[in-house]
Amino acid sequence: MLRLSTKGQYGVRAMFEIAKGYPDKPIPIKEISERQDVSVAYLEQILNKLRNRGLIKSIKGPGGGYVLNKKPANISIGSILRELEGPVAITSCLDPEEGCIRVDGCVTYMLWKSLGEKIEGFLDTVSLYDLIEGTLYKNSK
Amino acid sequence: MLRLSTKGQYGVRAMFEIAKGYPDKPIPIKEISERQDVSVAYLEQILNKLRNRGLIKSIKGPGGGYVLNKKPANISIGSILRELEGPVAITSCLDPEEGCIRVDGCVTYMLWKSLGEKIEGFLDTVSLYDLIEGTLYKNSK
DNA sequence: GAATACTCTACTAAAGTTGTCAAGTATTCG
DNA sequence: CGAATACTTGACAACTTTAGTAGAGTATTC
Ligand code: FES
Ligand code: FES
Repeated sequence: MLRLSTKGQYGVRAMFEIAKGYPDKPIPIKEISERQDVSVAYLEQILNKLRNRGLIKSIKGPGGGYVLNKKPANISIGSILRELEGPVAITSCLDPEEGCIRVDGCVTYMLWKSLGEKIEGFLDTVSLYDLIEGTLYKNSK
Repeated sequence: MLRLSTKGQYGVRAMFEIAKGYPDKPIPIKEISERQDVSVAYLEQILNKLRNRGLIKSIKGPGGGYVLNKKPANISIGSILRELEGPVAITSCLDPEEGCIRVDGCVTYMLWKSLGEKIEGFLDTVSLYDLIEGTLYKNSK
């Protein structure tokens, strides 16, 4: 249960590769593709979205590629996933675009809301920098 | 992102109704259907699974219905969802039935693993009793 | 034996996921 | 200039999952 789509997963892994080139080495899409085993065509979709949302910028021509718009420590995993897949919404009732009519009498509303907040809280504390440094292995984050 | 299926949601809400009858008042499926706005036919599928997994038992005939097999405080939301939807598996790599070949070099493995553990940890500390008492509103659980 | 209530399997329409493909634009460098 | 590199965009399709419906059957009570 609670599966994350491949788009989100690949997005994080692609951002990790781009982060390694920060701040002055643009990473071409082909290199990301090879290092992370994801097709170039699929990555194009993902990186396009991330670029339109302002997380990365692109440089065309030979020597070009993608570069982060902020430093790795300031880009959280949560922010990447939100751009690609929208906010965490355990149920449609918690989705800002959907909402719920029977929320008043519903015993589970608070349950899913709390869970969602726990998840976002976690994803927002982990950054690309943590991924590069392997912080997750070392402390209790 | 990270949507829970309706099966899981309805399952928890159905268990909540059954819990209210614990320990000696069987709740018929029709009553659950009315109180939670879920069709009888769909609930049948869900309750059947929960019965086969041993969370509830059923009593046939007039006056019959469903009864919890354990007291509400001993049934966690996590245990309900696991029976209906399998264990939390943010990515296929974390799914016991799938697994991953490139886990060794993968920077995100620990990330998804940690997130999954956080989620299960939360879901396992909240019980049907908490839902009935509204504990979620009161403390920091 | 009629009414109540659970049991089980099959099936399907809609939605979402996971990509591929093709044609185009911009930049660099010799 | 012109060739190579690299990003841009939109369409599209196979596949899987979800969210239910339907219907025929079994068990129990009174
Ligand atoms: S049904 Fe919408 S909050 Fe529970
Ligand atoms: S690809 Fe399987 S763990 Fe990252």
